[in-house]
Amino acid sequence: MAATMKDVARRAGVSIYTISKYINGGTLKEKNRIAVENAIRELGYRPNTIAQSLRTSYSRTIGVLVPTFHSAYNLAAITAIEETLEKFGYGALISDCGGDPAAEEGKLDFLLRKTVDGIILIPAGRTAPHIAKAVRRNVPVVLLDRLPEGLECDAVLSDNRDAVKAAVQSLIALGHKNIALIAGPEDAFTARERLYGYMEALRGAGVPLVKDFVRHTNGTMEEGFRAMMDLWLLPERPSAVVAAENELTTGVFLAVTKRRIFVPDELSVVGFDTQAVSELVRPTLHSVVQPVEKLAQTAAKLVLRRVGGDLNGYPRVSITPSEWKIGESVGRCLVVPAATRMSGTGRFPRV
Amino acid sequence: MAATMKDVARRAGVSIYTISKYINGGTLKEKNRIAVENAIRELGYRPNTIAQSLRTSYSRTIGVLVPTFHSAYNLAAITAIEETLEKFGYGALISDCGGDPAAEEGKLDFLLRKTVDGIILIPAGRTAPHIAKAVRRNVPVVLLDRLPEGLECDAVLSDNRDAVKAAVQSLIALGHKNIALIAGPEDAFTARERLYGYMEALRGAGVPLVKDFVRHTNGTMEEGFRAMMDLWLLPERPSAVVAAENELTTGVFLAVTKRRIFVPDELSVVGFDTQAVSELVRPTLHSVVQPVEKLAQTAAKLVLRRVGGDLNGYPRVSITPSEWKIGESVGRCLVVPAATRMSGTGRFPRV
DNA sequence: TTGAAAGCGATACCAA
DNA sequence: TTGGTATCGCTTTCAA
Repeated sequence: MAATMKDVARRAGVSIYTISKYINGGTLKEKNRIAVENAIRELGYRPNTIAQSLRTSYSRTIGVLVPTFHSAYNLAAITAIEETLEKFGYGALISDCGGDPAAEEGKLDFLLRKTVDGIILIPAGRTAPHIAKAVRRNVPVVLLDRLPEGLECDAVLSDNRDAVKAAVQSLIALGHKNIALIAGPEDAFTARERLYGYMEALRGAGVPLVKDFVRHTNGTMEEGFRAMMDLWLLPERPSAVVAAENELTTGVFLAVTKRRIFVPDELSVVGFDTQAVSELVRPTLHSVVQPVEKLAQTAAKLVLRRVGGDLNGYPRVSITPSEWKIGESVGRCLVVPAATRMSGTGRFPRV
Repeated sequence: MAATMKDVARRAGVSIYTISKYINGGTLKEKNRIAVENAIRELGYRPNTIAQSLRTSYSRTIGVLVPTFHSAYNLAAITAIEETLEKFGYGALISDCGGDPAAEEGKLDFLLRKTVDGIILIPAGRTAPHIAKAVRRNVPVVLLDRLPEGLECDAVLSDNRDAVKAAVQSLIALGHKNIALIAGPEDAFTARERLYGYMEALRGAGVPLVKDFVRHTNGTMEEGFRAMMDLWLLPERPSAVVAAENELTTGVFLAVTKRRIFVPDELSVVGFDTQAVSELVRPTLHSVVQPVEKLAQTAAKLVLRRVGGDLNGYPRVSITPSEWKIGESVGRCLVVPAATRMSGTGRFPRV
């Protein structure tokens, strides 16, 4: 078995208190320090974190729970969170729940029973009573990216609504009227926010909302592909499309390639969070880029503050503006909408 | 604070032994059982896993450590491992090390000190003394996908070498001679194995190895893209290419699209692990598919067996054959190699 | 500066 | 079937 403090103490000829003190950075008498260091080295001693945690009820570990690993956004968030935590001497326990709120509850429980000191969570569902329960248990919880309804909790969000609103407004300014939105799951906070941004922009410009132009998907590449393929089969095609999620954007790109759609002449494309791909494809992708790293760092620092007992400004909801990756996939509208054609003066026969 | 066993015992009017017994599935006298159940419910009692672990030195948790989350292969593995472990009442602590063996050592340590019962590990480096150390500490370690040099350890691998060998052989059978390989990092076990498979196939068919046709990359989409772009600039172009990793395949696809290369007429493409994309692109991708889920399950079950004390067949190295996703991206070689042209009979003037 | 000892929240043995 | 209690490995108070 592994050596314990007692073994080290015996070997060094001191009491276990002395070992503990050394481990925790206290100063010992020179002679004792040497003896302790030797004993530790010789026995290959390492403190047992479980015992430490039990004693201090403090694990220097933060639980990180995301709906799925199959998302570049979540992965970037995880990486940034880990990095930030590490800087402060904390570790991360990472978990996913397959997008299922029930599984999320189970995993949350698993993490809490591992006595993490706090939790950073990208919530899966529209509501989240189990998160409220955790909050009531006084475990510091910081939500990232999404805010379930009726939950009073620290949260770090980006301005989904405004980002999409701005994207659609700029398309309208370029003369587009037939603007499609390929949206994520209706249950997801971000997807709803983005949908609202889309609707607000249209309403603001007096452009009627065409039901067929809004596609709800589960956010995967496959469904993004399918949605774009379907949009192109509409009797009246969109002249612009906003793919409101990373994977959806890839799906749209694949569909555009397959259908040989000319971008941006036939179709303007605005993507989401397509850092890696956007410069490799031709034309380069115009897209909304959420500053995930920034958000993740904010969340990590906030949860550490809460763990440290600083409840300043609770519940703090921070909203970070999105950025833009300028690309060539967006252009002036060159397509005359069928509606215009049909409402012509009548001087020319309709084809 | 949260309720402890003692609280429950007091409330139920029994000893803590009785509570412990109940928690661990023992049978109590009807009357006591009711009392205990009530007390537990009323206090919202949940056993403290830390204390359990300290006492039993047993956490029902397996550490899972991968080089990076930014890989569909690793993610699929993680998901399958989690699922399998869950079936057996185990949880997973998941971690990545950014492909850095030094960081891997740190994370391994972190996991071990969280007293995981065992570890499933996709090793990052070419050698791994720190893993050997863990093995010597009698912590069950099962390697997945890769086997560092000189490490005696349970491992679950796929037949990288044979898979690529078969791929290249079939390309040769279709008349290809100029076959390029876009390989992963030279340090990676799988990348080396695949390179060997490529070389064996060429040697077996008497096809000379052209140095320019072998591209070493870091395995990212960007480098796959770059490598394919470069290959197409060679004075003598390949007529077929094997992209020996998932992300590399995506990169190749992007390059092929950008350069407007006709697949398979101008270039046959064999990909790797491209489950999701391969059917969406046109032409559909021909690719080697490693049965990740199967491998991951095998690894999970093996580590649980080891945790259970069953050392049967140690060290067990299992090798699972790859599968194929048949696609349209591979065809007969239609390109006459320059070498042949130049060694023509001389009856026609060379252009 | 250091030692002795209590206790964190569980498990499990020995008696009863 | 149940209670009392030693114990897991550590932190930390109280005395020395």
